[in-house]
Amino acid sequence: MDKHAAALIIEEIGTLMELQGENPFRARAFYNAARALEQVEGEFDALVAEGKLEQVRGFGPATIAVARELAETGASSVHHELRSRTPDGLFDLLRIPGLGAKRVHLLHTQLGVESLDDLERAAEEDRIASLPGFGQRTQAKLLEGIAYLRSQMGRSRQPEAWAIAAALTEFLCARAGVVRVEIAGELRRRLETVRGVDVVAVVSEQAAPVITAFLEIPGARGGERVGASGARVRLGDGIEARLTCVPPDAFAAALLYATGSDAHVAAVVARAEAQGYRLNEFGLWRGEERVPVSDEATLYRVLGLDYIEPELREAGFEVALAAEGGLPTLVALTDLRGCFHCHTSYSDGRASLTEMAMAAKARGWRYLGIADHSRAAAYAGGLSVEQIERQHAEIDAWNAEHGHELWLFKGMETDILPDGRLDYADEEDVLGRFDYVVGSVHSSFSLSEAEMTQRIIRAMEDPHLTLLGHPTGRLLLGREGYPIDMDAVIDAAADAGVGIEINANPNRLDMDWRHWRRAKERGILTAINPDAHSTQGLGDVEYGIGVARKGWLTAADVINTWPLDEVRRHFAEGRRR
DNA sequence: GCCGTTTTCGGCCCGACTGTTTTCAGTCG
Repeated sequence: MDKHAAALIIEEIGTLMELQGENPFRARAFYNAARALEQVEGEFDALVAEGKLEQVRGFGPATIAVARELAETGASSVHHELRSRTPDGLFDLLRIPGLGAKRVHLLHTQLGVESLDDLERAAEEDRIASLPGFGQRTQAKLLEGIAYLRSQMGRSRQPEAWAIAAALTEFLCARAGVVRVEIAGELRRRLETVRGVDVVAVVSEQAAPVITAFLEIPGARGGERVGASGARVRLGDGIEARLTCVPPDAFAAALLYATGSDAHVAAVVARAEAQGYRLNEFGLWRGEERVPVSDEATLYRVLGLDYIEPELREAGFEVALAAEGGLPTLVALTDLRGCFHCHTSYSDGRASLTEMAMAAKARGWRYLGIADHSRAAAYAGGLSVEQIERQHAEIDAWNAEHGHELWLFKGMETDILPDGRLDYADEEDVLGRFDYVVGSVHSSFSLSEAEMTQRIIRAMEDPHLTLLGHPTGRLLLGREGYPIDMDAVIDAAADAGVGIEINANPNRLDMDWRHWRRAKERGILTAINPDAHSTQGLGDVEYGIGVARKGWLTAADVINTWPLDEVRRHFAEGRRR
């Protein structure tokens, strides 16, 4: 069994225990074991077979028994038994802000609530407010949370969607007659969350056998045909996958249509008409004759347009700009030379400073900014002044020995306190010891929009602040960001010369791409920051690249594409601000 | 359930906030 899959099951045992109202510390033991498993080196089956788990901190007799059963049979009877007496709907309830396992358990046992629908009914019938620990305000907030979850239903975050897309591509490429498979739709446009995965397959002969195979892909359910050449199924956690099969000469038009957006396609169709062509999802036509276009780039070129990257295909006005050669050269993953927001085991990161540095070097990066939590973030092991000094000594030692290969910057993710001061700000010259400072909000989310905006603007007045971290605090599919006047924040950042990060964690993708064109016009710089808590987490920069590209950003707009010397100069100038 | 001992039970990341309470449980980051 795959280590990650095993860890997920062990973790779910913990969640199920909590939902069943068991001792929360017992549940935590399973969470700890799952986390320990993710960190330990080696293949899962070998770890179990060689008895190596016995030495792993966090594993004891009960968790080892589960691991052994998973390795031998691929399933866990403990997990199965808990799962069978826990309604699936309770997992959805956990996603509502303000509801944890205790309260879900109470709602379940006291009111028989087993799903979002049940909860909504109970709240509307005013049955929740009278439960111990609940009240009118909580009841109203739950209804808000349900409405938000409903609005996000059927959507998936990028990692899950890309995993499905990769598996689908591999599966389809192996079918006879399939010559090419491309991901399309919202995923190709790199939207922060997507409603399903769209795939276009070029088939050399009959589409029917490919569609039949698609409908019978392992794990598929609820499959149905769409017209003569398409089908949809549900895969994984219920994410919808849609397939369109086309002959080679229809590929370019079909991919354009399947990629969208509707507004973009409409603008391209209008452009085609203006140029004396007719465009539909089966091809490009002049009169009754098909115009041969082998791929999208050719299709755009025939219409007198520069190639329009999928990320730019949203509102439709990009088509007019493409006609004038007015599109930017978008930043790409290969442009990155480092990043400025990652955590180490000094605070809540899983990897040591050295491990993070080596991982950055292995990615071919030239520098890495370490930004652990500040003291106010006590839950995350925020650093005391003594720990900062120790970390800085370690960074100096690394740079002395390895700085010519990978330079480490001394950074900090400093809490923006409720009144807008930066953590450590009233202590003599603590913030001045860093090369740069990322300021983030981690507490007091329920301020009003005016207060929150003021809080952040005040933080930007502190000359130590280099970058604003995840500016809305949103968690995709989980929690809306706190209310904030982003236009005012952008203006204040521009005035203060503070950059705004693109937090590349796929749960955040914050600041949102929709704000970046305006921010760029105001001259605001960004850094694509993975907010990594592990060595693998550094790879999340890929999702941030998607945001930057959707925001029309070029490499020049993104500080972590700059050469080391330029970054140093930029930080030094910030210091003198 | 696991850990770590002042070695066999008591504590478990920790402080703030919120909405309940009328002194605190639950949630969150």
